[in-house]
Amino acid sequence: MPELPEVETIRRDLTPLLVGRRVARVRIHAGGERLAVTDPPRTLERRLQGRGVVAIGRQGKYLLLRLDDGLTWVIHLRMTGSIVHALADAPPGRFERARIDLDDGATLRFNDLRKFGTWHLVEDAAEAMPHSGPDALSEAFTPEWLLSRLRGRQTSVKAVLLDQSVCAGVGNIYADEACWIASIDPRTEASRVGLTRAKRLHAAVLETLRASLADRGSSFSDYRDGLGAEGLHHVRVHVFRREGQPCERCGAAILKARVAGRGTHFCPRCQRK
DNA sequence: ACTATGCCCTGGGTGC
DNA sequence: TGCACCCAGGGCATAG
Repeated sequence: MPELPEVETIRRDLTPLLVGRRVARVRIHAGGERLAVTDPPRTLERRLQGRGVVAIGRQGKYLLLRLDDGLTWVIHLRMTGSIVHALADAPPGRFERARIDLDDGATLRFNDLRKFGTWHLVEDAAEAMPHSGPDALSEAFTPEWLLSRLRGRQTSVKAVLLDQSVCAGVGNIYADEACWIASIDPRTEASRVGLTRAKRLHAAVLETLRASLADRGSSFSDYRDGLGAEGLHHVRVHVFRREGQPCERCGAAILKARVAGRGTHFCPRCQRK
């Protein structure tokens, strides 16, 4: 599940390998057609051919490839996608859905077991991510902003954290981790969180994202960085997929429940409502 | 306007 | 061993 730290790691890996390079050819394989959102696959391949990559940006979980014709190639990996830089003769993986040949002879392989990943080619990146709010690591994501989005909501704190219009880039792993760091029960009704706890939750979101980024992300299943390697952070999480194991803070067994439609992990003793 | 649910997709795990 | 079933979940559409 590539979330903010994973997508940012990929962005940093690919930037020196891609910026200044040109796309020689793109092939979307049979079975991978759903990737192409803004155009039919053959059209998208043709529109990308010959384009130079000027910069790589990121907004939440979206990767933004700025092209030399002013367009942006917006890539979302969803749950099982990866983009791996590889030699031209490297054999395709079982789940390779598309291949990008670069003008220096290297390639990018787009792998995606579940085929949920998307490519948009747009004038303005916002067209491809109309519901995205401030990136969780941007200056626009403040305790006051978070409080304003918690206030008056009848839903859970977990649901608010997963809302990409609130803090873009946070997904299921880091929502659970942030709640544990802040000692807040993820089932807590959002409107019950005041300024004190909103500040704590805000700091916890930054803390978990930065810690994972320092470890090049978490590889619970399919995540790979821009060179095909796993992240290191999944062994350092506090609660995610640790049900039944003792809480590092109080020793109680970590519980798993369904919150906001997602598997949610928390300590029933020291995370308070 | 807000909230909840189902859909997309496929491999891996579980239970019989 | 084999098979049916369920689960994982980001973002969106739809229903209530």
